[in-house]
Amino acid sequence: MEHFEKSNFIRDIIDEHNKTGKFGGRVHTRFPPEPNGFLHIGHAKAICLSFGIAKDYDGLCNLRFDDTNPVKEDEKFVNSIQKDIKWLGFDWGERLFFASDYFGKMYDYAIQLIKAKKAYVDSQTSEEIRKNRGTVKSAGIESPFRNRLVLENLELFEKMKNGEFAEGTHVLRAKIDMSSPNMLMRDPLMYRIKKEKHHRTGDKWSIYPMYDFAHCLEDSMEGITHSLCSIEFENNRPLYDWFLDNLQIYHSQQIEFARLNLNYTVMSKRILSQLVEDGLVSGWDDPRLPTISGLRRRGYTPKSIRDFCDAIGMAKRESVVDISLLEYTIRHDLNVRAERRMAVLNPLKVIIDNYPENQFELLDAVNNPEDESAGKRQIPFSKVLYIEREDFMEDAPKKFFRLAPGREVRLRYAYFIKCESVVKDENGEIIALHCTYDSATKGGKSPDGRKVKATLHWVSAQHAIDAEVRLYDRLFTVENPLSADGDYRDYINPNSVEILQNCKLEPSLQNAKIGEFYQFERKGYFCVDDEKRLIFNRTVTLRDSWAKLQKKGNKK
RNA sequence: UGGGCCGUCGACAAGCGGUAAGUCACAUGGUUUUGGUCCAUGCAUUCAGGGGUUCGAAUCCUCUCGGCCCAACCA
Repeated sequence: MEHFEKSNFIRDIIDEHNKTGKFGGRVHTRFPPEPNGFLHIGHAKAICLSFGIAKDYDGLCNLRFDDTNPVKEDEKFVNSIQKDIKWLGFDWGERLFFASDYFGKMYDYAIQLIKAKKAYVDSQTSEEIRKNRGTVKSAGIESPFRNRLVLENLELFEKMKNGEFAEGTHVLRAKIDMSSPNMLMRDPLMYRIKKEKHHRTGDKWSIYPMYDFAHCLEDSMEGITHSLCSIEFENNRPLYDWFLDNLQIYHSQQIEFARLNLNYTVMSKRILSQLVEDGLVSGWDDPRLPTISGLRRRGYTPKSIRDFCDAIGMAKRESVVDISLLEYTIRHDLNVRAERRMAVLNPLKVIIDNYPENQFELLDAVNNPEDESAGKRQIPFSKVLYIEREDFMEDAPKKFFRLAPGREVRLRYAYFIKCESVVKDENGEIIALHCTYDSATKGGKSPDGRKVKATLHWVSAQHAIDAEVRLYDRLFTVENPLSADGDYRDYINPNSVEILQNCKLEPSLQNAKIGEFYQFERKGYFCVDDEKRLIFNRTVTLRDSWAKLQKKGNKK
């Protein structure tokens, strides 16, 4: 997957620039999150893009916090964001920046525009400003304050800075064109008064720059060549260019790409935080969420997410990526790296009638068939075992290959066993199976060459350890919960997490460490959750052609 | 007075005037002590639709249709 040719319109543009020498062959990108929430996999796309391009072109990528709105921002987010980017495998070196570090220079640039008669202090109310902006189909009306004298503007702006005015009484606006068909060009706001404590600058500022004014300056001051952002900023580009052109300073090029959408989940920060706040999920790192921290807890690896971002490509058209692609990349990564273990999630007792009481033996098991260097381990076998409940059927259909009365199967790395009888309780519930084993089939080989159709995982009852296993599934029952009828909450998958308390694991799992991942053979990939007790989170199931067959049968 | 962007297989996505890559999904075989992995094969005579230019069009022109974004003192 890592060998395919990356080709997309952004790389085309950069190649062209390198050819014409527009930026002197330099490539310098940036990732500019606002520290107001947790990163999600949509951000991972942007991170892989900007850091990836810098890497591939021998360039640099800055991490810059776009912290221009103290009301929404918080230091805890600047920490989690850095952690997540590092975890994803990217490095910004010494180039950690904050928009707030540029507030002084931005203020000077604003004064420069005022002096050039290209900015003015507007003293309309916010309602007036909104009303006079017009609509998408009709022109706006110029503010009565639009032609204030430079000196007056300078004086008012300074007073705004000094905190002499109440919030909402004045703003600084660029003087562009109130009748522009692009709403953003109708004298956009550059500064607003906010008497709010900033997480980095404290009480120093009473005014804060707006995104459009701030962002292009940040890029310019850092010498960014290609400023990559998502498509909804396309309308902002003329304004981005306007500020830089009118200030006559270094001009980065903004290029927009389509943001990531994934089916069966939501990417909106608003909805995500609603889910968290309403307690519909356990927190920002709930393993069902598409946040980086959620995916990490779920057991997704950085490589699988990077591979995913490579696989989805890069374009401008709006699209919805199938979650199965993400599942593919994590399986693909873990298949090679995860050691195999046997774990019985829903135990059913099996008694081997002809196996000696009080005896056990250790059997060799391969740790990873995809990686010989992972070596082998030994697993205890004894008279009483557990197998998976769903691996036995009393009335088995033809296509069911597993255990059934009178049928023989292989216990992985152990013996062939044959089901002799079924034990039920007073409710008719199956509580145990009596089987016999063939001692000649030790290790799972049959010297007489007879075949069995299934190999089951199992665990020795007296040696097994207990653990909780959490089975996660997609968070929503429909592809796009936000566009479905009614409230998106109605579509939360009631089975998005299933907690199993009574799982029986092979003893080697006793010392599994937080964050480790394993393949539970025939069940899926699991990782050790960050808890005091031993808890395994299911990252993803294995592909399951039997389940697929069953589903098909049910539909008919 | 509206403007900007975008329509290529079920889902992504290459393609840049020379005759539709690749990946996921799906299907069918093979290998297999995981119904896993892996391997093989199949899966767009056609690029939203019409018209035009051309020896030749997904690529150029034109019209039509459809989707998304913009009227926060958010980013």
